[in-house]
Amino acid sequence: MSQLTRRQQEIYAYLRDHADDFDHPPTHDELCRALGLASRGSLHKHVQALISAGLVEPMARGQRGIRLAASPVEPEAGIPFLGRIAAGRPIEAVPQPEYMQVPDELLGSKPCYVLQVCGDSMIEDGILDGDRVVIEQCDRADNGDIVVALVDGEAATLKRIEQTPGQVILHPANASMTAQRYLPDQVQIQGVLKGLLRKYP
Amino acid sequence: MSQLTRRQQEIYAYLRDHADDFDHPPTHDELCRALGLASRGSLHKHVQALISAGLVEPMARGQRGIRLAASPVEPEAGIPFLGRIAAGRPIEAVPQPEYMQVPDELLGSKPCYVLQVCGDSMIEDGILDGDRVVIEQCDRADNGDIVVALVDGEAATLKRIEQTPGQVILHPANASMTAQRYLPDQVQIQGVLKGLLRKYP
DNA sequence: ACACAAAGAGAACCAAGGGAGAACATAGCA
DNA sequence: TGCTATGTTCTCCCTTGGTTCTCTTTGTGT
Repeated sequence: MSQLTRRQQEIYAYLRDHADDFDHPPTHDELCRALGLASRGSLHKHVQALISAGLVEPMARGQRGIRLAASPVEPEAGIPFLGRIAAGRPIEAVPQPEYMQVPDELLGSKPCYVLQVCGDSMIEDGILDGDRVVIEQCDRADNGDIVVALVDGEAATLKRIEQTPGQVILHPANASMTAQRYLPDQVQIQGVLKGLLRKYP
Repeated sequence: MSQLTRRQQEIYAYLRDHADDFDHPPTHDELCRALGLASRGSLHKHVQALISAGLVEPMARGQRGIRLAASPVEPEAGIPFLGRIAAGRPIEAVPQPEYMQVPDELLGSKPCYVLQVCGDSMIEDGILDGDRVVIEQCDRADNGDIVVALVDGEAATLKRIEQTPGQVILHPANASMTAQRYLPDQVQIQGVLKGLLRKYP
């Protein structure tokens, strides 16, 4: 898991320990006063770091107040197995996530989850039907990364990404399929591939 | 590695014994104060010596705080990583096995070990150069299993096996290679493939 | 006495952490 | 429609911490 800086740890500890002192989730201003900060902007930077570490709930549109993430990541619990991903269908979620033990080396610095691959669209990159992939939550990627991308808000797919100013191309690794081109607005990156696990019978 | 000087041993002992006193890894300045030093530069020299002795984690880019090198995973907690296997060469053993954390699901019922694959001979089965494979120790296999086979007592290779009464065929999964045929006596099975781990950068 | 290694002080440099504050965006409200 | 509270983004700046020097002191072996 990513290393929090000292200040970030202090702020998280404060939120955790004083959650009950507030009858509503504290705003940036209130937190600033409590922590002795004079600038909302400074606090905001730290809160963003806590969000990307998965310790604080991301701000929903129009949401007020900073609240802790419902289920802080338990190191001992492992990585959540969320469901299956097939090219072009929404992620098929398992009703209640199981937690898997995954080698640390396969994890990124941000929170991660595991999906099971369904289909052969990445077979030429050695990703087979039934493999489990470790995905690091992330909303941007470098060209050439393999990503979980949500297209038009509903169809999730695992593909190699190529981003140009005008369009986003999702490349399968399967000669019988063709690359898909979209407008940047249509494609939302949900994570990048960090590791792969395969079980042989 | 070179012998530690007396002061270096003292500093290492201090780090080891007081690791729990700090909620963050101590900085050079903090350590200086704790050790009665007035200069970061002096301490830095000692810490560098400890790093090159492998007792302290090397500083990653931008990392802050001095932390002890992670103690290797205890044998009972992981699977030994024994070395690299390339088609047709003996297994290249690492001098001293590291132990890796491997998901239980990838293990068999018998003792297992991990090898790193070297080469593309199984690429069409989705086993790429650099992948790590989990091998269950075993001296026999079913036809179609992928096995670690020792040929003529020296050349180890990872291939799909086909056993007939008169001969043993080792099939690569690479169109540019051909299957190898041997007498049953020439081939000794050293384990069967149970799992695969791949790390993406 | 001399050479040498270990150890420390301190200065200088650079990158990352952290904070201040302005400016902007958006929601809720009078 | 403005006003206020709040979240967001930005730039500027200072501080902190790791690194690299040089110089000095001290202890030890020949």
